[in-house]
Amino acid sequence: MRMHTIHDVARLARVSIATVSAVMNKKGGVSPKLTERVEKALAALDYRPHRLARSLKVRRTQTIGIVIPDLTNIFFAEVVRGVEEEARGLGYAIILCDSNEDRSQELTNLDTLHAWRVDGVLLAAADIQAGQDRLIRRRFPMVFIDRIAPGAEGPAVITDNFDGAYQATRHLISLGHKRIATIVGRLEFCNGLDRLEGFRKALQEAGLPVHDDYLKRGNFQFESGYQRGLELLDLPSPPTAIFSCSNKMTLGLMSAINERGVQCPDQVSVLGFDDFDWAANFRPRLSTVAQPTHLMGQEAMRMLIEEIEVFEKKQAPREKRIVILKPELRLRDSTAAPPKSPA
Amino acid sequence: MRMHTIHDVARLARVSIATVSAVMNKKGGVSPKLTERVEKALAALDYRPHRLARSLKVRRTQTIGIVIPDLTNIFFAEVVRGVEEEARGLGYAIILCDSNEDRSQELTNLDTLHAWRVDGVLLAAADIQAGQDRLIRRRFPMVFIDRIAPGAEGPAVITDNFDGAYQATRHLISLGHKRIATIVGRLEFCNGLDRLEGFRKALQEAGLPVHDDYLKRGNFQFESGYQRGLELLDLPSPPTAIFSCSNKMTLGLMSAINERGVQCPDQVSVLGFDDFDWAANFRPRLSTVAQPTHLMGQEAMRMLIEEIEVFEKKQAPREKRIVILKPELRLRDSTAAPPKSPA
DNA sequence: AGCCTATTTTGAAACGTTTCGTCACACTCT
DNA sequence: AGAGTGTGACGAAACGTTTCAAAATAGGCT
Repeated sequence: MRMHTIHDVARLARVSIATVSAVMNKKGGVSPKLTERVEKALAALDYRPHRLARSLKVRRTQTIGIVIPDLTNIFFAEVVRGVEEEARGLGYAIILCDSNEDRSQELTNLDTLHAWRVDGVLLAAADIQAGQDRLIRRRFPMVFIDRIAPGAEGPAVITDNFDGAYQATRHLISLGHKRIATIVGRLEFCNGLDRLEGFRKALQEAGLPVHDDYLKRGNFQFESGYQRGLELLDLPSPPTAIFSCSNKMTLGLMSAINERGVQCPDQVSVLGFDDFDWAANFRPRLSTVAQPTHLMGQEAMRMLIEEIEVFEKKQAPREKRIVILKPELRLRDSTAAPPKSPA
Repeated sequence: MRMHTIHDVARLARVSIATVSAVMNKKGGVSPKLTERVEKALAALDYRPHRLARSLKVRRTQTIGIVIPDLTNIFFAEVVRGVEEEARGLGYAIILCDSNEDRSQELTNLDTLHAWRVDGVLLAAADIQAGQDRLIRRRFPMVFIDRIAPGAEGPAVITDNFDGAYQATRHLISLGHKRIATIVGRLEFCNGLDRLEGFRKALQEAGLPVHDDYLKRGNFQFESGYQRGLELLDLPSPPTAIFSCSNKMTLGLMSAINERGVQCPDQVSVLGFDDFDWAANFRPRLSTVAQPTHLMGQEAMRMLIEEIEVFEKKQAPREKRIVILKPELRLRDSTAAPPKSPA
């Protein structure tokens, strides 16, 4: 059961392989007579060109790689959806890798992608330094998604994390909360840091202190939300509102709240970064800062295509290489005015 | 900035490319002296072999494709995780495609995968017939995941859907429910059909009638869970328990329940197929039938490897080509005894 | 020393495409 | 009739590997 090659087609159509190639790629300059013969042969053999061979020759795979830290995080899944959709339209295939929030797996993935000579890669970094180094040294077209190192200048598409956190916190303040806590994410990334800064800014503007006990450091994962949440609730003077910086931490926090039997939003308001299906359909329906995930994927893909073209033509890189998307505050039932008497 | 090839390495080490190839692939039969020279050169150039070229020659890509109907469904995301993990261990890369529950996209994806000459594919079908035809005709190593056509014999790994539904329904019955409804999924798949059959069996054994009004047909998606849920709740004599056949439909159902202001589990119990993070952390904490997603991915990958080997050696296919995984009932707060007085 | 064998090393031919330069052919024009 | 000019078809050389058969070297024996 050998697979058919272009030679088989050529033989059947009684032409040269060059001719077959020409009609397949619609190069023109082939007489109608031969064109028809070739097309018949193509169909008769149900011939599919061998992309490996083609790519080897043309030095282009029409494939991009994307590596994300956690496929089971709906945020990234939605981003990937956006990427896929855009890629399909542009005729690109995508290879998806999950780095599992692990530096060495991320590196391995990047190497694999490189070995396959993908045309470019989209990276939501698990370890900011690693990817940066690896790709920049190899001069690979790439764009960062969601997470970049603070102050990094590389091509990237991210959310306006500062603004999202700022809006969220202001809303909490406007509800009358004075004791507002936050569980922040990994601060080595801009999304962790900017969210903290937005939170701080809002508090300062309102003349509210940023109490050390109310500033808990997590790592974006469920467990840290749960633990830090417990700590917060067990404080002698617990906060009346908590701003959680990622969907998984929010979930952990809710779990802690349930466990301690405190009522949300009656005793404590919760506002989380990242929106998701489930957030809107359980009690309490969660208030969130929604990131435009789908759009982020699309924008990133478009940007990567540009990067690839710049790279191939060896042009100078463009100017504006970072796009910042606006998040949206979605208010539901987990935020309310603070309880009258101190809890 | 050209990339280095094996020729560059050979030149630098003053050996032939055959020798370089031999040391890279640890073929043996290369003197220590040359081995060292080659290794130095390899390192000096930071050389990475070109997998396209290699694969073209050896007729093996060490890559498998996986196409799933919906990446944003946590169920599939978890399965993919399992696949990835197993694949990594076995030295396989994976290309992930999302068919978006769409027949033509599924076909396109399958074609792309074929064009890349992946060694095999894992398919969670959006359209059972399409994938079946395409792959079987092309004689491609493949294993189905989660969804197969009823009565299909191809290699596959699935959950024991009948048993899961049976256990779930029996539990509802044991709580004292008499008016039990179900929202089923797409019946052209075994997982849709078997769940219905399990439900039926449990009811029949208990001598309970299967009322037509209580048997709603959905399509696994959110919207159908929501609509059918509304219909159920608006019945003159609504059910006191509902068995929902997929996570997204369960979510839709909960949304309908919230909208109608009925209390769960006080007025209506809910038990859903598929478990997920969120299910355990909102109120009411959902009772579910959990599928072993991770394991499913791992098993599928292992099975595919076997299929690939069988295929390459042109052996006769093995006997037992379908593995059935046991689901697990996870009882939480959304199931309780029926209300005393008819709602 | 000469011959035979065992071990390293290498040249060259694939793998299945694309593409470039050349060739053959049919026209048109002087 | 012969030269010039397109146009359509093709042969062959890549792309970067692996691999096989053949060449080169080293070693052991009479």
